[in-house]
Order: sequence, then C-alpha cells, then structure tokens
Amino acid sequence: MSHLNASNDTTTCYGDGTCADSPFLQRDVQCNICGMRRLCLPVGLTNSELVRAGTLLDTHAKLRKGEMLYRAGTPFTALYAVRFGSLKTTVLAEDGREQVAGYHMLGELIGLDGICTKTHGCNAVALEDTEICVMPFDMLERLARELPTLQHNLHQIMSNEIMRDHSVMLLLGSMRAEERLATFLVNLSDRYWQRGYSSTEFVLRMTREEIGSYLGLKLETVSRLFSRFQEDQLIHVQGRAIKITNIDALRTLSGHQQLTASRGKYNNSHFSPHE
Amino acid sequence: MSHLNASNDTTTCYGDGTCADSPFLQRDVQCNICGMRRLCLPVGLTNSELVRAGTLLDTHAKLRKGEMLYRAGTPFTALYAVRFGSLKTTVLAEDGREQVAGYHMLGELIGLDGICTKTHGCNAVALEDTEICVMPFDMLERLARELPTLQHNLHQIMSNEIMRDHSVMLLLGSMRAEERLATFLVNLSDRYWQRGYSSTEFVLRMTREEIGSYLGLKLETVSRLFSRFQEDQLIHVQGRAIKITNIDALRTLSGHQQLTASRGKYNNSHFSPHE
DNA sequence: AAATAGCACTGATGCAGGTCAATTTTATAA
DNA sequence: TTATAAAATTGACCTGCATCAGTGCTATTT
Repeated sequence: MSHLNASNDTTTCYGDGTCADSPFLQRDVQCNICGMRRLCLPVGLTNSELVRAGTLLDTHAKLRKGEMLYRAGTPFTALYAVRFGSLKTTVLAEDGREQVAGYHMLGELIGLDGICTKTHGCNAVALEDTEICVMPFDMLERLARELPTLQHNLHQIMSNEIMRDHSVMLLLGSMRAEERLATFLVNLSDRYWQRGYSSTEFVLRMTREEIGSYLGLKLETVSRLFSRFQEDQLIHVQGRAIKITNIDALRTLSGHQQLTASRGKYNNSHFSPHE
Repeated sequence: MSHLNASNDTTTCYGDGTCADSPFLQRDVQCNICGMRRLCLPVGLTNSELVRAGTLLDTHAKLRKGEMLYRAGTPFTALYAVRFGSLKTTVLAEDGREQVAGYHMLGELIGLDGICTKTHGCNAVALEDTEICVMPFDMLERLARELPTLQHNLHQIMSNEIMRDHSVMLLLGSMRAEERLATFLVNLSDRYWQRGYSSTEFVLRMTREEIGSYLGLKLETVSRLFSRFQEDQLIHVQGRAIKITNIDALRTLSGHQQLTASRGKYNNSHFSPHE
C-alpha cells in the first residue's frame, strides 16, 4: 500500500517500500520560481497568482529509479507534476496483465485518473531519478474556484490527456507496427524539442519491453523494428541511445499522426526551460 | 463546417448540412426536471443549485440518425449531454483513417476533448434519433466556480473519461479478438442495466464495421465472433438484436476487465431513470 | 576485474486475424 | 409491393506479428 501521503505538513514519502526511512518536507518549492511554470499547471497566472498557487505545493517528492509514486487502488489525494526525470504509468487488467499507458516527462501532470473514484487507477513508476511536485487535490479545487486561469488550465490539461489517449487508441487500433514505432519516436522527438532538448538525439528511458507494452507490440518486434529503421537509415540505435537521422521519413511513416495533439498551449509551446 | 452553435439565445442547430432550415430554441429544458439528473453532471446538487445549473442549458438539440453534432476541427464552445439516443465519436488520422473512439449513451457528457484546443478533436454522430443538452463551456466554468459540487462533478466526469480511455487502450493493446468483443458486450450490458434497461437484451446501434473499428478489428472478424459466440451459447444474435444467454461466460472471457471503470458515481449507480 | 543478471538481438516457425470474394439478409426508397 | 442499396455472413487464402529459442550485449555488484 505504498503511496505518497501528502495530507499534512509532516508529509513523508514512501517509495515502493524501500525508502520508508527517508521522510522529507520542502516548502521552498514554489511555482513563481519554478523553471517549469510555462509548461505546467500555472501557465498564464500573474505573479501574485503564482505566489498563491505556490501555497498548494505542500511538498515535493524525490523518487529513485524504479520507485513507485502511487499504486493502483491506493487512495487518491493529490495530482503530481513532474519537475525532473520521467515516469511511466501502467494500467492493470484484473487477470494481472499490465500495460504501459503513458510515458510522462518534465512539466506533465499525472494522477488525473484518480479523481473519479478517489482511488488511483494506475501505477506510476519513476524511470530514472525523478522529482515531483505534490498538489493536494482538494486544495487545487478550492484554489481553482478563485483563480479562473488556474481552473481553465486544469480543464485544458485534463482535456489534453483525453486527446492524447484518443491518439493512442488510434495508434493501437489502426496502425501497423512500424507506424506505431515511428509515431512513438516522432512524438518523443517533439516533446524533447518542446522542453529545450535535442529533438534528434536522446536516451530512451524505457526498455524494449516497456515500449512494446505501450505500443501493443512484443519486445522482439520493437527490437527488430529498431534494427530495420537503422538499416533504412532513419535512425541510429546504440542500446537506448537514439539518434534520429531522417525525421521526415519517420513522420511520413507515422502518417503525420501525432501521438500528442500538436495544438494548444500544453503541447506546442517551444521554449527553453533553462532561463 | 457544420456544428452546433450555442453562443446566443437564437441558437440554431445545424445537422450535417441537411437540417440548416430547422432552427430551434427550447428553454424548458432544466436539470431539476430532467430524468437523467442522477446520472448527469448535476448529481448531488441541491434543488436550488439544480435550478441555477439549469440556467446554463441554453438550449437542446435534436439530431436525426446519422446527423453530426460536431466535427473535428470546428470551434469548441460547449459540452453536450445525451438526453435520449446515442452517438459515436470518431477520431481521425491525418491520412484519413477514421476510428470509433466512443459509444455514448443517455446521461453521458461528450465534447471534453475540445476544451484543450478550443477545437473539437473528433466527430460526433448520432446513431439514432437523439436529443442533446447544450452546455456552453464558459458558462459551465463560471458556474463551477460558484458550485463546488458542480465543479467536482465535472472533474470526476473528465477523470472518468480518462479511465475509460485507459481501459480501451488496455483492450486494444493486450486483448485477443474474442476477449475484446466479450468485454464490449459485458460493458454494454452493464451500461444498459445502469440505465434501467434490460442487461440481457438490447439492440446494437452500431454496424459490424463500427464495432470493429472501436475494437481494433475488421467487420468480418466481428461477424465471425458473433456467430461463434452464438454457437457456444453465449449469446443469441439476430442482426443487431442481441440476447445474452451466458453473461458469466462473457465476463470470464473478458478477463473480468471492465471497459468502463466499475466504481465511482458515474458508473455503478444502478437505478431506474423512469421515476 | 570478474561474476551475475537483466536486457537486447536475431533466426525459425506458427497462427490469429486480415484480405479478398461471393452470397444472403436486412434496411430504405420508390 | 418491388427495386435498390447497405449490411452481414461465410469461405478460402495470406501475412504480419507473436512465439519460442538461442546468443550476445551491457550494466551492476562484489
């Protein structure tokens, strides 16, 4: 039942059972000084609003690679924004099958699927050392009632998640294996670009198996496709290090279909977070 | 560019181009007298709050079978609640491929994916003669700031849509054809049951092709599976009329995996809407 | 530096579901 | 009612990806 409990000031973070002895409390985390604020929930807030928004950041959490932020079935209390690092979320079938439902990086909000039942609907696991802002949801709702911009941003982010999911459904339901992988790579490229990183060279945070799970393929198929893409000069692969050498060909393969919607302020803002 | 324009009191409904000459305006549609209020956005509102909520129902729309409520790419102005009938939503790839992303019935809210970009992300088409409540989104946000229950309901509904999408992703990504169809049938059965209809006998509103599109299968496969399920005494099929004869076997086939989350007030409320 | 485990690659083979095609049934229109 | 189109069924065949299996990497750990 490990999850991140953010109900009071002496909040303690439990990883997946191993770090129960590393409590922490940091109140210096505030939106108005966060480099991610142009990509995160408080987009467009005035400075004084930013300060108020900061009050809902009760704490932030540090997760080491492999640690779990929350687990399906545990109580939902807060939304989480990724400050550094990345996580995967996985959905579980009742027969135990597990599937990667999302790969979340810096500036993205996770935990939205827990609002409905007050219980998390998936597992969230750090894919590398990761830092998270914790936003208690009741506070967020209260604040959203007072700050229309914040309210609207929350709605936009939830709506964006729905659009993203629809794109994944399209991918899983009607694309062939090579189209899926091409779409995945183009999407990663775009998202790194949006965050000020190279759009052509990056390191995958997921294993072949996790990528396969996300794309509805087996790891062998993913591996074979990476090899074929390399043969065809679309990419260069060295384990998890990817260098894209022909992004146009990848885009063509992917049917120009974006895994994430390409419009809207949470998607196409192309900026450097390092100011 | 046909879509439902709900920006003022003299709102006119355009179907898919054919009904431009049938404007309408109905102000008698109010939440406090609606039979769907226990399943729809205003769940849990007090009577006086219900009356206020009714003010955001600018109008409602009637669609004949096949008519389009909104089209991907057209401006988003409102959310829509299904009062009678049903609709499908379809997402489009840039290469023209189209896939059914949702089947929506009475009491459900659609259009949520448009909030993000202020533009509809999918097509919504009536599968039968259908009636819709129009809720201008700016009004809804304003009212949500004043009525915490309404605000929370909206968040729950959006969250529920995210959970539903995750279930579909799981279905598309890791279930075999027969599991998909079984899951689909069990889900329909549950949803009809929740709405006070028979859980064992109903008429499909979608063609084999549309069902296949939703489930990531070809119509021939859907047709063959219906035949096999009938051979195996799980169902009786007569065109689009379905009679479920062994729901337990179907549930087992589906891995007890629900297409829609089975918890939360928007899903498991089992009641009769006909009071 | 060596040992060990997790991850990745690649070949051989099989099969679930797609594709193509022909027929029947069911809707819709005249 | 008949005519016509749309939807559904069923069979024969094919293929893209899964499965199974063996080997080679590349990280940790000691």
